[in-house]
Amino acid sequence: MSATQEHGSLEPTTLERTLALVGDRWSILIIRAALRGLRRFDEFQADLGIARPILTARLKRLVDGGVMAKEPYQEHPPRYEYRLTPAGIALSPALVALIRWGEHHLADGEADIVLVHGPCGTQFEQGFWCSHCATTFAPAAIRAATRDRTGT
Amino acid sequence: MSATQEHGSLEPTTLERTLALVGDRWSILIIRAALRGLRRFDEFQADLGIARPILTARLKRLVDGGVMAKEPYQEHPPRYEYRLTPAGIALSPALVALIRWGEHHLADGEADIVLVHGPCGTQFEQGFWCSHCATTFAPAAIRAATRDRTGT
DNA sequence: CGAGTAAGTTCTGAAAGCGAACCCAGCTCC
DNA sequence: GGAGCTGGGTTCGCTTTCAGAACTTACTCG
Repeated sequence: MSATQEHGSLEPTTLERTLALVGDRWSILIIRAALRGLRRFDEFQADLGIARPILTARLKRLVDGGVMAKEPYQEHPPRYEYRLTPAGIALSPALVALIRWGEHHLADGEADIVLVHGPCGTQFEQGFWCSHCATTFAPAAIRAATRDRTGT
Repeated sequence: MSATQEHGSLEPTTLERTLALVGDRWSILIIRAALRGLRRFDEFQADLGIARPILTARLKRLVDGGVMAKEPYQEHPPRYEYRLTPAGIALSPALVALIRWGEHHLADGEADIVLVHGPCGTQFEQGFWCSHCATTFAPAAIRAATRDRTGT
């Protein structure tokens, strides 16, 4: 978070800020673990094999960024748990996209976990939906429209 | 890429490998820049403000990972350009998901770039589509089914 | 009262990131 | 035909981050 928006370029980007929050090797994994139901410090630590100081730092950053919330789950020995906020849960499409990409382009056909539609158990598609055209479409049909300037 | 899958846990995960490839602050930005049309070393460097050695390393990793391809675009002074492979382009849903998340949860309503459906110019939805149920659904309906073991 | 558990912090050393400067090949201009 | 520019890097030294192990604190349990 030092000097990434000072290079005379067009973007103080939202994406950059997003990546500053979750764009490291652990944050995404922590979020996935949280989606899988993990809540407590030691659970994350044991499951991910992350170094404790790093976990502390990541959880704090995620909490500060509004992705997770730290809540006491008991008081007598004060203990806290970390849960995803709605904003954190809203990251799942990104998670899913990354997982699915890995399944397709990195896995050897033996993906560890496959994502399925809960109700029916079928593997699903991830797509873009245009409510105006009432159609789904592929990434190729996406255009980046700049709001305040013309970007390429 | 040292010892991340040795922690007795359930996953030598595809996601981890995906993140090892693109899970840093720059790779995703490089890919976005490439999607925006940038091709050459100096273009990436100037646009992103990334340190040159890091850019060299990232491009190499992306090329090794099959996300980008290095191709000569002229010979007399040998010059190369970096282009996304189909696998790289296939990362766009993930990019899009991250960008959109940032727009919703970080931006102050003044997102730098908004993504729209090319043909009609409308901002679109990103969703999950179950071809079995012929329906779209929210992240909450996603379940992770393990192929070879019971997860959680 | 000693062991155990949960959630961290502190300490140390290794690795990665960074900016600035340098390098080299070929071209271009004077 | 040499001086300097351009593209694509590499080298250097410094700073930040990561990683692992040990220590701490506060409470519970036997």
